[in-house]
Amino acid sequence: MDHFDNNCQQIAKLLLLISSTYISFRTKDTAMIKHDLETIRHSTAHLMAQALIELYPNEKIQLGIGPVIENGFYYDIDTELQIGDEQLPLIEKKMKELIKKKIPIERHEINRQDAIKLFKKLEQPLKVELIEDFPDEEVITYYTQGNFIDLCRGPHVNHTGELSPYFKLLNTAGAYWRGQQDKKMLQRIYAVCFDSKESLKEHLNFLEQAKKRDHRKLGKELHLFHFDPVAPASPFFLPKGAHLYNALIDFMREVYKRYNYQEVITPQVLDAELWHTSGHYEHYHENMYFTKIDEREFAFKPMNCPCHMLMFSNFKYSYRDLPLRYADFGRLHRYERSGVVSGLTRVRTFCQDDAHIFIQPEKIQAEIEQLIEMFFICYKHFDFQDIKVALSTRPEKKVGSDEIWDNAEKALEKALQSSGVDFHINEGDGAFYGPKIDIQVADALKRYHQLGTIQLDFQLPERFDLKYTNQEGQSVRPVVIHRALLGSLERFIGVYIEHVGGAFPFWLAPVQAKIIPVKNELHLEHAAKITQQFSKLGFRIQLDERNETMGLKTRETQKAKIPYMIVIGDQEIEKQTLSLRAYGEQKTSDYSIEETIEIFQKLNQQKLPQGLRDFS
RNA sequence: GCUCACGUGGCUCAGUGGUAGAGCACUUCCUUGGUAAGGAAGAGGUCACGGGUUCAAUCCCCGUCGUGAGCUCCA
Repeated sequence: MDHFDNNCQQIAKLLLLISSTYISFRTKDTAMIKHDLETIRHSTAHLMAQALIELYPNEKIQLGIGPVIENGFYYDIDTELQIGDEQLPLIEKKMKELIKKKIPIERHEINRQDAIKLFKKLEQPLKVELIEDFPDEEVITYYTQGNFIDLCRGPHVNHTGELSPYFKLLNTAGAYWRGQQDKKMLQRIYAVCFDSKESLKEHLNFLEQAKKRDHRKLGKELHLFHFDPVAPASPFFLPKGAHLYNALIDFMREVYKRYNYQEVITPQVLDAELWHTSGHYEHYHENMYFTKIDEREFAFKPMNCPCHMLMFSNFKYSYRDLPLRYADFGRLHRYERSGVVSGLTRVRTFCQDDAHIFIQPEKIQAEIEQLIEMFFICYKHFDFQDIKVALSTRPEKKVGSDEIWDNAEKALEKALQSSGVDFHINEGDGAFYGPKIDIQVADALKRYHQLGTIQLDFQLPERFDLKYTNQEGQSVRPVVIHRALLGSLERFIGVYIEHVGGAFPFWLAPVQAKIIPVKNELHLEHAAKITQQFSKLGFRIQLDERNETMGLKTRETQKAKIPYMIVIGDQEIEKQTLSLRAYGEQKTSDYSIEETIEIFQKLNQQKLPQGLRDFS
């Protein structure tokens, strides 16, 4: 211990020397300008730990790790004390007090053995565990601020007065120690931290906006879907939600026509034997629903692939038939563990815009190029402008020869390059059965969501012994490409609701326009005629014939985010016009009925992206 | 699955150890209205479910189910 004390003093002296020669530049508002945000966040994590210990001196608080994350930091701690949302303001207050005290933060170096002794003495077993994993000769650094000591690599600010008061403790949650399921669950406190009042405000505002757009909230408000405990994590689509669902399928069908896909329909419940053949029984058993009937074990399909493999193996195909593209909107069931399900984004029953492409190995690149084109056209159509592409290559555990993988990875990479898209490579992140391309899109709040995926598969063709006859008359194995563009319709609907904030474009909106007569007894008859005229043209139009005020009807139409509101009164009847007000706008415009039809028809044409309308 | 929180009329949410309240929605009546809430009356709840403690539980305790924030998982 004396060796350690000695060491400590020397470092303290040295630090004093350094800090006294350090000229700090301060502006009036920002005390922390000389440090980068990451350092500030990191030091603020320590500050939070110090605040906790000072706030609850009689509690045993064992510190885990407190790293910097996007927008802030967290700290994992182990304590009997239950830290809930009520405690967060108290901790914040304590932290701000400590900032005002300008407590010096000092760096110390120490050898591993002494570090273990020190943190044992401090009764910080989690820290001891961390140090014990360091190599023997490693020089350990720790920091002191007042009576608080924390193991840390640094760097940190010089004293707590340099820290930003623009932080907020957000919430608490459980987290496994060292991220391992078999280890103890610690309490984690999440916080955001910025270097200016404006940035913090902006971020909190962002969180509020995100909350407003939450698809679960909008889904209820706009009568799109609901959930019921009788079917956990399984959405019930109400008429308006079902419209979106079907409209997306219609959309994909139009896309498929232009890219030579053929739609198939396959069974829902299939003999367990099939899932043994496919390998799902061994590897995916935990996530499958089973049922027994006539002493035979069946499973609900969690994926369509095995069905398509059967379909392929039922015929003898020539290379001339390839690529063969089977699309399937079959309903899938996956038993997701209770803690992982959420809204529409992770559910237990869903539908993918799924397709499997059976292809000659040498044709992979061309097919991928076409897929990339199709994906980009479609994502942009839904106004996802920011698209991230990742190529995931072979993992350690894999099937198939290195030669196959080399060719496949090269084909994917070449296809991405020739398509001119930016992409990054996730080394070793591919599925064991083949490399894949994952596509993420940013929504209106710049949050990224994974939608589509393109996966090569060398495994299933093997397991199902798929063959086609090549030009030389030999029987050879095709490669299978799994691909989904929207991903699951449920998830896509969830993401898209948040992207557009529930205000769908005209072509997709469940109700495209609402007709409001000014005075029912004078105008209802005419309004009903107009409604019928538009309905007969296929527009989704609703007549509001309730005896309510215009104010109320206007308010409800706006709240329902219906693209157009059409008011009909004396003036309109006399001039044979319609008063149109677009969603989100204050002003109204008068159009003749014919002009309105033209406007609506034009808007409906946006159903298909330009790139596909002109497709030859 | 794990940790924590939550579950009160269709929706959003108050509330209390002595079996419940508001606003919106709903029904009826009045109002005949020109672009974000006209007025009145009425109906509607085993306070998620099952146990326990108590003279008495919607409230306290335990369990189950569901939901949320995370963690872990994601062929």
